Amino acid sequence: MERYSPQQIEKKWQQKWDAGQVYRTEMDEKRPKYYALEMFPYPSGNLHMGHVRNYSIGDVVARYRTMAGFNVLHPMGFDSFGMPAENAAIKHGVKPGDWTYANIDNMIRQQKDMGLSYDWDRKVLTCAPDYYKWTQWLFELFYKRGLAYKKEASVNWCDTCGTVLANEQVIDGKCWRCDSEVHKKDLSQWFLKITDYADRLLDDLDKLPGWPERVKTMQANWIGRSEGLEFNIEVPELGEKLPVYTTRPDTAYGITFVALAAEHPIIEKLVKDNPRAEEIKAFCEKARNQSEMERTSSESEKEGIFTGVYAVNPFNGNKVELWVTNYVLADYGTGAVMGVPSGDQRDWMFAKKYNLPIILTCQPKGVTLKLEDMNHAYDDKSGELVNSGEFTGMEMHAAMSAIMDKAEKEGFGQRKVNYRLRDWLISRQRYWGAPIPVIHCPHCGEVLVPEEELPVKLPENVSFDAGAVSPLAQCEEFVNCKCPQCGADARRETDTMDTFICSSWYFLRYADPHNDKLPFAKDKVNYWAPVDQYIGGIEHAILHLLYARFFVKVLHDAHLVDFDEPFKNLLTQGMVIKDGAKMSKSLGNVVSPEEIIEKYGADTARLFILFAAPVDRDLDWSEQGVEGSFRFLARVWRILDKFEDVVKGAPSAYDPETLTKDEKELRRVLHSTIKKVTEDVRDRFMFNTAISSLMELVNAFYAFAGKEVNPGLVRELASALIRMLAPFTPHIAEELWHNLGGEGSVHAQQWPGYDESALVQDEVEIVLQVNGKLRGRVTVPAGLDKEEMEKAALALPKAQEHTAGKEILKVICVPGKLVNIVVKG
RNA sequence: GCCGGAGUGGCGGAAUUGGCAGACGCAGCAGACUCAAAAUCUGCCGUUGGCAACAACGUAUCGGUUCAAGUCCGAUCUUCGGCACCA
Repeated sequence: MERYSPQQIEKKWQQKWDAGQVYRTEMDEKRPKYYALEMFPYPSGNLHMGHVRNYSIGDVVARYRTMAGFNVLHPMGFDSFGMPAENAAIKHGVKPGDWTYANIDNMIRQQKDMGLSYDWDRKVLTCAPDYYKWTQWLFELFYKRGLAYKKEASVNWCDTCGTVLANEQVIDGKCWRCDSEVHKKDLSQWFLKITDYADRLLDDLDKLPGWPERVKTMQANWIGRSEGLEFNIEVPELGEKLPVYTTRPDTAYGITFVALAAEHPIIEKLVKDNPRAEEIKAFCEKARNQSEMERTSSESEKEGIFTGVYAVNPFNGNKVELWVTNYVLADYGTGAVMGVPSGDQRDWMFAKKYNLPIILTCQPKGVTLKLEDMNHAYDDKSGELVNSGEFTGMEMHAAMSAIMDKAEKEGFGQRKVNYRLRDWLISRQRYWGAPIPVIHCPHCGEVLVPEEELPVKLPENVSFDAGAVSPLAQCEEFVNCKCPQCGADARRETDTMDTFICSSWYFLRYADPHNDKLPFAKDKVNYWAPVDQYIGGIEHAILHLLYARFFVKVLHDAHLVDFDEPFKNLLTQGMVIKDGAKMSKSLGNVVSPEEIIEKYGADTARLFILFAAPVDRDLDWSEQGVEGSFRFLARVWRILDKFEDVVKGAPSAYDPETLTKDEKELRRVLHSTIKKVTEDVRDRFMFNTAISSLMELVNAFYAFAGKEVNPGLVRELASALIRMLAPFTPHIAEELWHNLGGEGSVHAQQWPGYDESALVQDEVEIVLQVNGKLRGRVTVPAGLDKEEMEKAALALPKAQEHTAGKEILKVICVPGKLVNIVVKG
């Protein structure tokens, strides 16, 4: 053999695998299925190291499962609608589609260079008409089920992107994509009713033991369920009942004012015949114009204006002032809040600023609080009630439910659950997305495009030089159409769908990617899905992963799929960083996968990225570390080269009983390595330690270099080593497999099993401790009982030395591990 | 503020159920090979003291439980991420 030269072997095998369609997958009811999936990329044009890491992990999982006997689905596609294609069109005058498809071609080439085991026949492109046809079909399904609606709302608008955004896409008041400030705009927009599924999306997180805790916590926080009481406060002057929501009904006797959001509809009524009307209107105007950042920061100053109108606390009949404020949110709860300064810090600050009265309703048990000594609200969730009528003296939790009972019994309130989660705004005023399949008819109103007319295709000749208006809205031949119901001249909806819709169901399409009758056939989707192992970045913890769960639940309810969670197990990989920072063009610390593969080969790139850190932690890129990984592969190559003739001439079986002591030990290392690698890959996703134990095995093998070894053992070792390397470094494994006379592809081989009896050691080293401190070691026959162990340990000179003249209190024996002598004095 | 991670040599990291802290790799040092270098192979490699045997110390800090703690408990600090005027 020549020396290890990846450039010569990798291309060769990639072509053979491609030609032999090695990774084609078909349904097979006889074998257990396994669906391994990496989050599909946006076709930016080039793979970055984050992709390389993602796909390397996924490829190990898929290849390991294949070897372990599963029928594995391992597909790849592209999330290929979205802004960058349109920006390229505006900037360089290329068509978004041309730009996108060219990028996809390049990225597929790079993915093939990595030697990934995808079934390319199942490739899914969300921008292809035969895909977005079904995205539109699913929109219509949602619409028919009452889960898609258009409404006028105050929405998030990004000027730079020229479109609205979902709440999930606003990060710290800024656009998730371009980082520019987001502001509110009143527009008529399409929403999906994800709030209908809030409870199930929250509760079913418990059905996902295979998800990282932090992702589940993030989703739970985002959904933000809270339980409380909604009750009516009378406003006698207006003859109105004003509903308010609280999670602290136990403090209801401490209401000293009522606060309204500046957008609250009752304000219109309030300002009629109100001497302060102009002032109030001006205040509301000012509050509404505050940026999202200012309004939602807990630091910003709480301001308000008294309306001159009073409200009545239904619990005790107290007459309290009604204020308009800048700190009550219009779209949470009822947009009106009871003000209890003694029990809520915000209300406290507000009351102090405007000199509103404060009534104490709760204090710690056995303590008497005095308002004049307090400098903040008492908002601990424990204590006893005071000044609370019939509830005075009651423990607060008991009081909470008693007070809610009272409100329900007397009919002015009821228990209520509220969510932080809002409906999903899916309209985008952009061109490069799936058109929303709706026609607006002057007579019939909103009409769905008939199913047989789908897809509503994107027109080709549109202009992108426009300002704020969507390119689709300017395309007359797209906009003008006939009403499918009455035939009248009508206008087509020009909004496209959020690309997160396209990615909310792509993993189901892989099960049946060429279906032209349905998004997917039921038997196929139920055979392959749900995804057994999903792998991707933590940045999708809320966005994509929440939306996809929502979609699957709706599809479940529509009887299109039998399962109601899309991803059984989730693995969130860490970032690839360099010099302590995320790789970015502006920092100039980007390492190009293409260059690394060219220089060291794909196997080295994959091995390093899997070895350098546990999968869920950030990984520091190190060129020297890459060198080390390359060295390891070259080392494997050389040792197998040395033993090539031995392996080829070896019998297929041998009797382990005939091995020498050293050979037996080598066999034990081999089998314990198989056990360790199997468990690390299958159960723990600890690829770094799996690889380190393969390195140890190779080190142990090197101790026999140049020596006479049982050929059967060498053959066993070489075969298992190559098969264990196959998921990590598929090319070198395939080459070595063939060099040593292996039949067929190494990737079609069975994963090596281990022999429990080979793991048993004749002798074990046990540790001697005195008072827990390590004092010596002794090698003893395996399987000694406690007394024998104790005897062997006590006989050691070290034991004598450290216990001399001291009283032995007791001796602890851990079989096969250690003896601890406890002494006094 | 609330919620969730993380903190171990010069560096990346290991220690899976409370049982030898630092596996494996990188960097470093030394030896072999070589005219020489590279490559390769072999050995050393937490800190302090000691020629050494060895001893003391050591997993962010302080305290606790235990024969035994990186691991469990309590408090604190640092750091990363999420949510945050959600009533």
